[in-house]
Amino acid sequence: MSPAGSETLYLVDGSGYIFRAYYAIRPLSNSQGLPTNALYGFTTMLLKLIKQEKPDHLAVVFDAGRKTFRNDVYPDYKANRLEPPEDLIPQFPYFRRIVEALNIPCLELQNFEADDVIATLAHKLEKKKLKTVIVTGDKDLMQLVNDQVTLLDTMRDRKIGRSEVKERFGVTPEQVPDILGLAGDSSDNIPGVPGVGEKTAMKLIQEYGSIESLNEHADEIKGKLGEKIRAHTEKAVLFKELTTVKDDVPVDYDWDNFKLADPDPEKIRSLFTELEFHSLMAELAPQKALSCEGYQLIQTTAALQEMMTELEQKGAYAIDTETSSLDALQAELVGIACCAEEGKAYYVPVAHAEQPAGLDRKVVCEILKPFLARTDLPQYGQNIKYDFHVLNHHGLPLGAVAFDTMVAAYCVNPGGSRSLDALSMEYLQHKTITYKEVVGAGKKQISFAEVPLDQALRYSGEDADVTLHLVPLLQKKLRETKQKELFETIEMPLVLVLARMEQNGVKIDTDALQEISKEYDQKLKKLTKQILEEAGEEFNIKSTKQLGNILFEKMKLPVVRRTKTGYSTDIEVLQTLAPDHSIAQHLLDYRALSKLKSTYVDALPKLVHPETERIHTSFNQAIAATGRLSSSNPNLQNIPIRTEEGRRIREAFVADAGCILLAADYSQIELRILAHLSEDEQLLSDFAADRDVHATTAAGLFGVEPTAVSSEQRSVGKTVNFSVLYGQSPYGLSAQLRISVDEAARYIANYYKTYAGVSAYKEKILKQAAERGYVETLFGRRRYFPELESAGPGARANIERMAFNTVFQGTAADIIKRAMIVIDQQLRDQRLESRMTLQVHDELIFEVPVAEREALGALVTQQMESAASLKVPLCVDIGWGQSWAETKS
DNA sequence: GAGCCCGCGTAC
DNA sequence: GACGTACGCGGGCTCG
Repeated sequence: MSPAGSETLYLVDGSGYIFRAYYAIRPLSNSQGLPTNALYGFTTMLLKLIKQEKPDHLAVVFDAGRKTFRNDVYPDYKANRLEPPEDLIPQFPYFRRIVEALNIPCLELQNFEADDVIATLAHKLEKKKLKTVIVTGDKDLMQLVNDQVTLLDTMRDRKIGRSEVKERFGVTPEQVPDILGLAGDSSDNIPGVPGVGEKTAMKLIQEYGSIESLNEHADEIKGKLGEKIRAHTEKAVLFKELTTVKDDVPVDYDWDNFKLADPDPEKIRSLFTELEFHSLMAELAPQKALSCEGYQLIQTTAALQEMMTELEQKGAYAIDTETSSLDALQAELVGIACCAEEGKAYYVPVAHAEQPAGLDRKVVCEILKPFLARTDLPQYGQNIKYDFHVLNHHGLPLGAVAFDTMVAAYCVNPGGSRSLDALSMEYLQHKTITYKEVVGAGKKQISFAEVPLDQALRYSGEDADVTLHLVPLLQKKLRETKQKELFETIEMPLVLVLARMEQNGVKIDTDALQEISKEYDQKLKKLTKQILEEAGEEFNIKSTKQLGNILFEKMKLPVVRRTKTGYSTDIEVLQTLAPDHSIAQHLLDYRALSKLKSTYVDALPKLVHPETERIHTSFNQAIAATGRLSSSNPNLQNIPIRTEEGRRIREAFVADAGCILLAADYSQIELRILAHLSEDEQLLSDFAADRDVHATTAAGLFGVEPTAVSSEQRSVGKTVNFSVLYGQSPYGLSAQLRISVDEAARYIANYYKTYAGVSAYKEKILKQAAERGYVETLFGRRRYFPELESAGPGARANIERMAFNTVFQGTAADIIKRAMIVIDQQLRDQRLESRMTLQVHDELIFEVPVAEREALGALVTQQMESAASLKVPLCVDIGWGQSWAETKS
């Protein structure tokens, strides 16, 4: 037995809802640039309906396609309908998914409108004495109203029954099509009878009852009105037919199916995560708390043994270390968490303040060492390179690093976030305990060793647990996004290659840097004095704000350019001012020296590792959106080279005793990739013949013979070549070359004329980017640009530059990564003592024992050149030296 | 005082 | 403002 109220079906006119939602909600979009306002409005409207009306049975009906049987009868039917607004179109595919995620039945029928489906269902239910509430704002449907069927206009919060129809049209619901047929319905492009509006139609139908009967009595009507009616008798009947909804279309229904159920949490999560409907998600699909009840604190060696047995049985485990420092190579191991079964994490304290009496640190390491070194038990981690370093440093090498969730998430989408917290939210809908919550912040912050063991277990166990949960989900996502191969053949193998490079480190001549520092100090003092004298007052030269005031207000120098917040005082501005104002030249000199001093000369010695006496950078594998690596603490990928002073800093990067440095860099790798991908004939043949490409470009630009290109012209050719890879505009190029915008535009046009293949290729890439929402490198790495679709012209050009450039930057990154993996493997296989130490995007640096010099030169060149087989050769230049500077001479 | 943004400048 | 990808310095602002 069902309660009386449950015998009502609410039928929502979905298409009507969509448009009302679109216009009711201001423009919104998610971070990917997908407009979401109509989706948000649609969802909240549905939820509000459910909350307020508490329907027991509910379904949403959509129109299917644009053409229906009515168009066969009357081609102009709804022909006045405009294309939907541009920012509504990309939202269409999601409405159905929302309805499905809410677990509401969704109906549509090809060739029929939603109205017909609604009418048919209402009609069928009527016969079963069941009630229908039609949720719509459309007056057409008023014709369906009867004792069992009412309309609900949620926007105006109005219920419409017989009396309301009478009020509106002065007729019975059944006569509504007669009114609409006569008066017309502009929204459906039905003209009606000319000269007859709603008022007249009401009068006529009240008098004659229907269009048919009106036609029979048409002769009785006088004047113009009578003429018009007589002239349009047939049309009026047709229009009535068009506005009459069909209540006998072939639609099945299953009453029980309409019973309102709870939303599907999985679908809600994945959909609302994508749409970024966070508050709605919290409401509909509350977080799944990962329970820490099954976590176990290891306090005895016996328990430790049991843990290992358990991990072994499960065959793979996630691992997470807790330490005293963010610096992996200096961090002290405090504890280790492992997890091989979801919900069942272990925490092994290693060096806690309240270290369990039964668990001696040394013994723990002895027991764990052979276990962690096993090559048959895959190990998972979040940024596992860090754990690898920490454990290695404590004599605990990891033997089977198999999956890094951070690296996997980076492959899935280099634009997304990759912190464990974020991944946990995204994939598990679980908010993790934050590190801060455990150790505190600011002055109150404690070392992890001070954290009480129960809290350490909860925090660290959770990280291992979350990591384990993530692995299969990320594996699935890698497959779905076709990144599995990239992940398995490039990114995962690279993790430990980078770890070894970091561990190798580079040797620095700190004495030399100290000398330079002293020298710069002197020079800076002198320059400071001069500048302050010229300024006529004391101020902080390093403050752009104060400097701007001095230069442009006190000294009244011409303002060249402004920044968002004030006067620009950058190099270009100062160079512009330098010829006429000595202070500008002094500032240029000051800037150059203080930059070198603060960023390199003084900073580098501070980062020398106390034990190894070398500098160990961090190579970040999951930062750059193009697939490049980045380097930090310190950044060794931006050590100066272009100026003479800068080169002195490279002199301080030296080889260890008995060794020599090898620098191997790809020659023009991005241009060669451009040649390969675009298959531009000119570029292909230039590289095939090993011609100087910048010179040939210059020859094309200036219309001279390649042999007659001057060095200035070649330099312009080089700049233009780079500008093409970066998608530079004539404005940018003109600024860089200090030429007019017109001239720059001519260069660019000239370039694309000469290299027609490049031009065509660029178009192809941008078209693909727009269609697919992403670009791909030669090895399938993706970068998404979903906002390309909806961007305005300015933003669009910006995104297009990123998209185009990503193909080359990313492919070059893929190639050098492949080379690194193979070279690292060979160095180890061949038991060579040479060490790979640095990567600078297109360059690899090795520290080579003198005895291995010949072998290594050949090995590195060979492997780098064969890391990809392109339609043009890959060429590597190598240089040797006692210092990094020397390798370039 | 910590944390963040800005302007700037270094690399490829 | 106008060139893609990074990192990091010093100044200076906000917030507690």
